[in-house]
Amino acid sequence: MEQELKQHISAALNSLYGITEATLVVEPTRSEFEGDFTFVVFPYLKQSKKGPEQTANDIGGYLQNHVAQIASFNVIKGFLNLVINKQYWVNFVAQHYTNPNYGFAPSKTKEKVLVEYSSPNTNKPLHLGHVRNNLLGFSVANILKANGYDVVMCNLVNDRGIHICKSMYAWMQQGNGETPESAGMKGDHLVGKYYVAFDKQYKAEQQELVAGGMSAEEAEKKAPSILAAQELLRKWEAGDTETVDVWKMMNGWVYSGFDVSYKNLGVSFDKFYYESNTYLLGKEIVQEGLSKNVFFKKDDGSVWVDLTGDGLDQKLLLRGDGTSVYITQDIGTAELKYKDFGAERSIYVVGNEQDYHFKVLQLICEKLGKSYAKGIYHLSYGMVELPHGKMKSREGTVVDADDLVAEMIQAAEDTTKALGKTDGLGEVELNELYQTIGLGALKYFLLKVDPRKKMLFNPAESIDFHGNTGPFIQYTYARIKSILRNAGVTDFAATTGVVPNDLENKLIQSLYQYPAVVAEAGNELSPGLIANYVYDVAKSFSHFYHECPIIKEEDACKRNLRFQLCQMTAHTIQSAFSLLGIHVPERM
RNA sequence: GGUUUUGUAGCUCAAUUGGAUAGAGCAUCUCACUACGGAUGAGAAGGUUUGGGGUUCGAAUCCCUACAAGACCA
Repeated sequence: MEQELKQHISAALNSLYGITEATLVVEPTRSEFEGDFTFVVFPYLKQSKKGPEQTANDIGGYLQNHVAQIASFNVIKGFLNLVINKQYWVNFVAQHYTNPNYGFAPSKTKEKVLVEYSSPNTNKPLHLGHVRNNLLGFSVANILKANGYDVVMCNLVNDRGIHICKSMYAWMQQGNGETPESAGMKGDHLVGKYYVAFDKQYKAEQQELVAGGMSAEEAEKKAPSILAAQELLRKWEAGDTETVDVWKMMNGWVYSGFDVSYKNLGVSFDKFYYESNTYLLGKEIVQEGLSKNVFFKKDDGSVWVDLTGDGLDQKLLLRGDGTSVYITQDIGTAELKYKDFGAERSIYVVGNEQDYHFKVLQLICEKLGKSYAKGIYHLSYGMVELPHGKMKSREGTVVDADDLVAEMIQAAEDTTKALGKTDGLGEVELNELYQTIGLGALKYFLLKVDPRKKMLFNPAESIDFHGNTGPFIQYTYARIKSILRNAGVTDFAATTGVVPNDLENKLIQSLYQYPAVVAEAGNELSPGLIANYVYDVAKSFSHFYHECPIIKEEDACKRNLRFQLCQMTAHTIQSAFSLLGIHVPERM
């Protein structure tokens, strides 16, 4: 409808004032005014040579004469509010209320997009920050799919480096052969335990050395355990069998732990990459760049790229001893991904602490003449903060992902039991329901915030189930399903001659926005837009539902319109929530 | 120190990308139904959009500046 209106407004401007303007803005009318769409005429006053009211009235008059769907218009200052024929909206609902793909773009382009997310280190379990990352990545991938893209979800596991060697060293020293089975612990938590143990010992050694007269800086470098971990890393790079075996075993524990966490969160991947497989390729590419003089070598043998011309500084690519750094691996991974999938666009869901890193990565790929360089996009999200600031493992303020999910599910169970509306559901169904609600609350809470912004999570206050929350929207869905069950009718197609009332109209307007919101969320890569939108739909429905009888409505055609609205609202909630990775319950 | 991001009600977040009287939820205080599901709805109160300048018909949004917080780079 907006497109048609724009064409006619464009014609009106041309016909009335001789204006040729390509980019018009038509927006939904704000709810406190009468009308469906609003056109702002202020920008055209100079050319129309008339006041705002007069100009708006001229255009409104023209439109009313030329566009059949326009029932009337009103003008407030420079705002032209257009009222669309009610029949148009009734037809709109009738056309779409059974359409399962309403809101989604057809898979037109076959344009491939890679979404890399999660990308954990293998030395400790997932925490709240990873949860935001995982939910964001999964949701963005779904939103892109809904916009017709061919999406590949991948996970780059940082499985090599000093961090895992720290856990390995501590386990070799103190572990006595402990395994996840013998400890009765998830593998990722067990490895995390040794990472903490390493840090504790390392700190103690440093203190001792400092007490013995060494400087803090030197102690940090010379403590026995850090030297041992570095030795392990060298052995690993050299392919030492014993070291590699421990590495494989401990990473294996971590992966089986991650699998459970991912399953609990409901996220998945099409392809895993491992840095242990890509860092060598990265080194090769750096050599290649060196031979092309894109990079340069310093006297100590280290390889650098000069980015001073791009407003950055010089950046290390390979150390003097030939070992790789973070960016070396990322260069390799980017190349490998492109070889595997040939996607021109690659989205990295990574925290905003890496902004600088990704600028550098993109510039390097450009300088190497890689075609995929311009398609590298860092979806930079803000940190999740606790009331006392950032999470710090040393201070024990890390919110563990598995614990968090379990607590949410428990809270959902407690609340559900207190309300006592689930008679007749079996144990399996109940457990599924608690999971649906608990995860719904958590996911909605984390996804409704604009990804770019940092956000605050207060464990003490926990996550609410009232108001602007996942469970409120799930509740709206469950109510609708209940109504449709109770109604017992399957055919409610006939809505001839019905004129929607204000509340119905508002709900219809809200539903009408869905395709535009999906498209915008795809452009902006922002699940938050979907979340805030679907809350608006649920609120419009609740308002409508509170005032308008549905099953009890006596006029069959009016009743049918309301059934259609129920159906379409339920579907839209279910659809929008699926983009957020949230399930909806039939009862709750 | 350099670069960069952010700053909106007591708290957590919005604001259709420069549009109308800056909106929601939580918390506080009222009110509504023997119900098609109260995990609800209606209302009150709460704002100099960090401060100060500028740009224009119009600014939370763009520019400058000060302050504050975070991140990254030595």
